[in-house]
Amino acid sequence: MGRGKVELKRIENPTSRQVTFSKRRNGLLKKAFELSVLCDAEVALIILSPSGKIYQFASHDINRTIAMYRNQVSLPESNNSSFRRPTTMKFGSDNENEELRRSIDNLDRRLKNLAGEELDMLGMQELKQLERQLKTGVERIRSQIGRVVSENISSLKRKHKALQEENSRLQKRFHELHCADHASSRILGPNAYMQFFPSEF
Amino acid sequence: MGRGKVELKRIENPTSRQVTFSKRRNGLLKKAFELSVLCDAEVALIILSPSGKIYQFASHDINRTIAMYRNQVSLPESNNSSFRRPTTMKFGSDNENEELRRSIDNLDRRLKNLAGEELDMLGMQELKQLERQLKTGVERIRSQIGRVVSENISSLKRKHKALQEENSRLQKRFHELHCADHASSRILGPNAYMQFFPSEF
DNA sequence: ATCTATTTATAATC
DNA sequence: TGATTATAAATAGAT
Repeated sequence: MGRGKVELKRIENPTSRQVTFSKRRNGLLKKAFELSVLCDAEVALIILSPSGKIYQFASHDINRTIAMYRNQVSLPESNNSSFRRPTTMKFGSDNENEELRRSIDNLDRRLKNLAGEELDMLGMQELKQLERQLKTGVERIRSQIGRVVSENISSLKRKHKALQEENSRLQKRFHELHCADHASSRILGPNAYMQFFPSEF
Repeated sequence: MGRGKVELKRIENPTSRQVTFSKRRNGLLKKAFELSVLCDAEVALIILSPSGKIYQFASHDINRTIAMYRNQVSLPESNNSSFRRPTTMKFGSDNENEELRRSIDNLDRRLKNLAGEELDMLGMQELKQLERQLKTGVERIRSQIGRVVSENISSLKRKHKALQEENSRLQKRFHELHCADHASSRILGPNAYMQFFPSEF
C-alpha cells in the first residue's frame, strides 16, 4: 500500500525497516482496537520491537484473554494468585506488607474498573460515575495533546523567527561588504539568501 | 474502507457484525504476520469472537512472547503484573516492601494519568495510548450500562408477567366464587382488579 | 463467496 | 521524526 508493492520479506535497510515498523505497528494497534469495538470481540496484541520495546493493546484484561486462550488450547500454565504468598508469610513487618497489598488491590480494582473490567458488581450509580470520570480523563488528555501540539508549533515559530533574524543580519552584512567593495561586480543579489527561508508559515 | 465510512461503535446488526468480524479478523491476522516478517518483530495476537471461538497468530512461541511481555512491563498495565513477584528479587522482605511501594506509586501514577492528571512528562505516543485505553474503557462501561438496563427491563417484564398471571388467577377465582354464590349481588366487577395492573408496558 | 466503489493504510519522497 | 502524495490494500455494501 503505497508508492510501490512490497515483497513479503524482512526489509534489509535498517532505517526503512524501523520506519515501516513504526507505521505498521500503529496501523495494527488501531485495527485491533477497531475490531474489538466494531465486532465486540476480545483482542489481545503484543508487539516486541527488535530493539526490545513493548507495544500492546488489549480490549479487555490481557491476562484474562491469555487465560482464555490457554484454557481453550488446554495448555494450563501461569497461575495468577498474585497476592497471598503463604510461603514467606510471617509476622511483624508483614502486617505492613499486608496493608500495602490491600492498597494495591484497591488501586488495581479501580484501574480495572476504569479499563471497563470487573464491572459486574457495580450499580448503575457507580457505572455512570465511572463513565463521567473516563470522559473527563479523555477530555483532559485531548487538551494535553492539543497543548503539546501547540507548544511544538510555538517552538517552531520561535525557531523560524530566529532564522529570519539571522537571515536579516546576513543580508545586512552582505550589503555592507558589497558596498565596501565598490569595484566588484554583482554576482548574487541579496535575495539569493532568501530562498532558504521561505516566508510562508 | 468500503462503500461507506463506518462509525467506531459496535455494529448492532448481528449479521453484518459477524461478516465484518470475519473480514477484519483475517485482515488483522494478515497484517500481524506481515509486520513480523517485514520488520523482524515478535508479534502475538489473540482474538476471541463473541461466540467464544479463538483465533491466534504468533510469530514466535506465543508463551515466550507473553513471558517477555510480562517480564518487561515496568510501567504496568492495569494488571496484577504490578504485584507479581519479580524474578530478579533476591532479598527478603525489606526489598519486598520497597517493591510494593514502587508498585503502589506506579498504580497511582497510572490512575492519575487515566484521570488526565500529571500528563506533563508524557510524550505524544503515550498520550495517544492513554486516549485509546480510555476510549476502550468508556466503550466497555457503556455496554455494561446497556446490559444492566436491559437486565432490569427483563426483570421488570418477568415480574409484570407474574403479576398478570396472578391477576388472571384472581379473576378466575372471582368468577368461580361469583358463579357459585348465585344469590349475592354484584359489588365489584372483574375489572376492578385490573386497574392495578395496567396492560401498557 | 464474489464483486466493486470507496476508504484506509502506507511506501516513497522530501 | 513529520508532512505529503501516489498507490496498494482492505473492506462496506450489494449481489
